[in-house]
Amino acid sequence: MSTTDRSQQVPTLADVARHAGVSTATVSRCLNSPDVVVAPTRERVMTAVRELGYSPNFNAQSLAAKRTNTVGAVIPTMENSIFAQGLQAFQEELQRHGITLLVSSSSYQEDLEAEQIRTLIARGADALLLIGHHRAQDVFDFLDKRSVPALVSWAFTPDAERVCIGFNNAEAMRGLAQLVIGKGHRRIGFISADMASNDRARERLRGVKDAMADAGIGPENLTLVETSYGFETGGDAFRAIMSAETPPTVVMCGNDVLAIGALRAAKEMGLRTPTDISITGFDDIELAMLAEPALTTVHVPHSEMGRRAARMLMQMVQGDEPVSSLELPTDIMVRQTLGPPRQQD
Amino acid sequence: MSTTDRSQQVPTLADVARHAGVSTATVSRCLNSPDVVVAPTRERVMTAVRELGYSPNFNAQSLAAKRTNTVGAVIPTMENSIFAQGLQAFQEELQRHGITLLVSSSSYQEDLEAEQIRTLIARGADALLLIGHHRAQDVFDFLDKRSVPALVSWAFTPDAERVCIGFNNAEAMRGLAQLVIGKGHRRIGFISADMASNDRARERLRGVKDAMADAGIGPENLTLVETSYGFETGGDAFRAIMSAETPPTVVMCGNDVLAIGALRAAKEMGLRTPTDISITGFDDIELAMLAEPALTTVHVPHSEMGRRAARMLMQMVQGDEPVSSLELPTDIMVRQTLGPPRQQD
DNA sequence: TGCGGCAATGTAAGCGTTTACATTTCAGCA
DNA sequence: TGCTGAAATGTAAACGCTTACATTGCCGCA
Repeated sequence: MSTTDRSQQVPTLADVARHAGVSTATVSRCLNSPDVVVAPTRERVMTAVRELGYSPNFNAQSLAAKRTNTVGAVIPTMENSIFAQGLQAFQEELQRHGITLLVSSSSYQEDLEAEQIRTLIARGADALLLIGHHRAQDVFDFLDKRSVPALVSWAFTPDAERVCIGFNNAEAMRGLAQLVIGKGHRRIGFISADMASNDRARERLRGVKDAMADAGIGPENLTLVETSYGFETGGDAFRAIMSAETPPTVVMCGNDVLAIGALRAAKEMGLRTPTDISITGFDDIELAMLAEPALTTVHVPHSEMGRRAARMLMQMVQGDEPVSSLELPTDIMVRQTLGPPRQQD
Repeated sequence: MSTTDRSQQVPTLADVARHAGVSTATVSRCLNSPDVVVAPTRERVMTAVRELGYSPNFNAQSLAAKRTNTVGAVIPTMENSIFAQGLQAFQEELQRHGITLLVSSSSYQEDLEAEQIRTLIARGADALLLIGHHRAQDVFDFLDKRSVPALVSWAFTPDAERVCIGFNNAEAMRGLAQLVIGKGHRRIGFISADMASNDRARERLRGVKDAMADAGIGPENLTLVETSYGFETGGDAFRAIMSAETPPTVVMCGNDVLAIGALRAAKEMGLRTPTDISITGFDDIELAMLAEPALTTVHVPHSEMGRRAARMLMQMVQGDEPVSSLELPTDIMVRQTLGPPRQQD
């Protein structure tokens, strides 16, 4: 370490400038647009940077440049591998471009989400990644007023007002339901996650209903249970559905966690899957493949979605050209929990 | 949706001051130490704040006040529910105190981690949450030089230089190994995660070795395979271990993911667990209980750890009194994958 | 030789806060 | 009534950067 009492101080741009015998502007330029500075100067500056162990102060940078190189994400929960995986890819892609990610989780609570969005904006997030469409209008108004680009993810809806990225939850589930119906099932149980503030859950249910309608199966053949997220709750819901006088021959679930819970409950009830009862999921979490029997479900490209979302958001911040929504394909993973109904009705 | 219009300016402190007919200093005081401003003035100011929808610019605040109300965390990966769950609790606790969390993940790469630590510091993190002890010395030096408090988590080592929170990985695994040995096992296989830059993995292995030594079992009875994190790799490692001429009667794994992989491989090989082979894990991820048979493993209090870590870190930032390391207890979850060895040697 | 023009660098004005320090006000007291 | 000093508020200097604009120096061409 060099001289004087400032040895404990964090070096600033001015220190580097002094050290290299140039102005602060030149140092700044070396760091931000190196090509505009002639080579010898640049080298002198970079040496000084190295010698002092300088690294720029982000807050000052953001304040001066009026952009923060920060994007925020509000996700329902980190505990859930569904979001974690996508978020990981999202973060990696951002990082590759020198952008940091601010994360908060709303625990699936709408008002908490609104609050966190505001916090993120106050912190200067250049843009926001949001999960799903459902959100109070004034939150969107706020974003517009501040002209902060926001990308709705994990959901693609063809006619959405907001630019979004994801898959068509309704269509994906509809595809699976068609397969289910194709196997001969006519009485269908459906375990859904809470739908109140969750448009993805609503859409998935709609997919099933659509498929049933297409096949001419009346809505009275659908047994619906709505429950909160979890293995336990999925199991409970399954038991509730199966306790009916004429239980369905298949139980479709709004997500894999519920489905695994159902699968487990089935086993405990002595029902063989898929001989006695068919069960399906949605998301294709790692566990789906590992379950026994392996779960038939809808595969969602989480990492791909995270990566793409990052790129779209960066484009939106750039603001050069309008960014349009992107639909990602889903696949039906045919595994072992879906079979024909036990006996013919 | 990328309108960069200036008509929608974000209100600043000065705007509020003008609106309320006071100086910026008074507004600032109203917001930060209300008691020093006389009531009528304060009310006038607060009204103005509300009317304009003012919220302070975080970057300016940090720059001026030299503190950011931000802490950073660098975790190996978000995809892994082990960290996700702890991180969730960590974030919730911080949020409760008005502190935001900056997350990045290093993908288990040491140099990437170092880089991210630097970035977080540049962003002005008041403190850092780190996972595990292993880290290049110059990273710690850097932190010290900047006098940024850092808390090592997910690992408690009695004589550690750094303040840390977590459990004693070696002791926990040793306890499990004692149980294993108590069942009569003498030939032990161990599947470890990469140990090069992972002190937790190294400690866990040490726990097994210690227990063996205590029981007078020579190290030649330990078959060790080191592999990267994943179900697949766990399965492969298991196959490798079991292909030996005299395979072990139990395979202990450094974490649950490896263990589940092993369990699956065992099934594929036609080995019954625990009749033909015993398998154990570490972490007690949700999947451990769901596996079939349910995995015997070490339970770690993730959420508790996250919450406590947040509190400790805030104390460290405060700097009033020295903070001392905290050891959290672990439990052995006795489930169904551990039994006595198949037959006597 | 002189001059236009361009490339390289410097100067200094912000960015939106916080906070020492200065100023004003006013109650209390001799 | 005039002082004193504490309480309330104002003034303005940081904080560490970016960037518009000014300056300098140099090359090439007529």
